[in-house]
Amino acid sequence: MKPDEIPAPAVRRLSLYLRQLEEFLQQDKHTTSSRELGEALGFTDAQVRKDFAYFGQFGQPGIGYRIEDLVTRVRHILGTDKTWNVILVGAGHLGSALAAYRGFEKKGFRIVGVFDNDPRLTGTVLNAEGGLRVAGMSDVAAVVREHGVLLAIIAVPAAVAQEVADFLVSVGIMGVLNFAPVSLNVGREVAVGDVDLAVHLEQLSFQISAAMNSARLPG
Amino acid sequence: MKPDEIPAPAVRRLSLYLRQLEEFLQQDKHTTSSRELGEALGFTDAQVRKDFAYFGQFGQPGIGYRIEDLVTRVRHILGTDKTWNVILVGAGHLGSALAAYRGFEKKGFRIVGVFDNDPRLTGTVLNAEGGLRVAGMSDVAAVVREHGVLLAIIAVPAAVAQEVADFLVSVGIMGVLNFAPVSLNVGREVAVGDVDLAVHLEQLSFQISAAMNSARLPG
DNA sequence: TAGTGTGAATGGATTCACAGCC
DNA sequence: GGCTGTGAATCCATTCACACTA
Repeated sequence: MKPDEIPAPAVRRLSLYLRQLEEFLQQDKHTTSSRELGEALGFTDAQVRKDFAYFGQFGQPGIGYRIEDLVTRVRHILGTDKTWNVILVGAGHLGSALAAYRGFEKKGFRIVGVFDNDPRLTGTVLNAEGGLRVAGMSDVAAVVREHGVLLAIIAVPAAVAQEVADFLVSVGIMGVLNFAPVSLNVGREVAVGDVDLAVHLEQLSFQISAAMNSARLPG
Repeated sequence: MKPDEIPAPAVRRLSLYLRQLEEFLQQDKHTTSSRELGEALGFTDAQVRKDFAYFGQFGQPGIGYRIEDLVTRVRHILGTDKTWNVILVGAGHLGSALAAYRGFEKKGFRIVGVFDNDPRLTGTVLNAEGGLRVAGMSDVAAVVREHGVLLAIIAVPAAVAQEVADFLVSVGIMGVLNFAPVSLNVGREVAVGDVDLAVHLEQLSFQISAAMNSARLPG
């Protein structure tokens, strides 16, 4: 099955399966079933099997799935069996936090550059171990070329996010994870993921309001 | 229409509509159409109209939508016409960044407490203006009661996230925004939103890999 | 003319149910 | 008995198309 025919929801769950399988491994589990994996994540067993079926045969009837194999294959599908070099634009509070986050590496992502145009931030060292020194935007193109960077994280104010995105695309970035609360316009060939904290809180606000209303009203 | 019958995707888009409408207002626009709003966000006009239709009549045929009215009504639907008090658990890199983020307030969320059990962090002042001093977990219950807090942000290591979530639910929290890379198990009555940075990057990784493969292969 | 609101039609995704395998 | 893989059936969401309104 061609990758662009696979339902986006299935790809999102694939990441969650991988995370859960890695946790199983840490618990010294080496085999699992669609039911067990689904239950851990809140999905049905049929959903789990169908999702894997998009990519081929993974399990053994009567037995289940061998977790090591499955992890390997899912990483390959997601493309994280190789390490991706990533740049981070914006070294404010959020950018610094992301630069310091120690969880990317083992997932296959390495931050190889942090950039900001604020002269109060350039030159700062953000991540003592990783040795990340904040550089100006003028250095972006060189770093992207040197490290073959295809992925960028945008953690700049909303007002300049589009401009930053345009620039990144112009130097060859193919995927952007955007933390600015704006909807970016980029070409069809560039992948964009959005994380808007306020949007997430609003979803919770809606759900809680709804729950409170239906509790107050006759069922 | 009852809130729990409304498609989750529609509610997610509602947040994006609101964000875009607020931007229109800043640009001194006071009227818009389903086509214009949809184009700004990458949705069809029919989608936009259908989404609003779940909640009643909003626009005027032949004219479009009056943005001020629409903003007011969408905020009411999302429940953010009132301010929500929020607590933040975990004052590490990410927690500090979230505490410092100045975007929540105008969206209707106010962080009224930051908690962490690391003695190196308790007592620290995170947000000079807001005057947020990190407290120990033992103070959570009091703050929740005092401020009528229903929403919490979890920014703690994965290993303790479930434990923290259980505790928060036990003191009355109804919604959790979880930044830890684990799937939380909570009762049906508690709303959970997840933000996993690695998961988002993996989605981009998959898309870029797919694009590169189809470019290499015969179309 | 420009644009909403909405039933009907389409298109996707999830769940069901079972044949086949360990 | 337990479990996968998968066509068929169901369910849900999006898009279409148009009656209606300003």
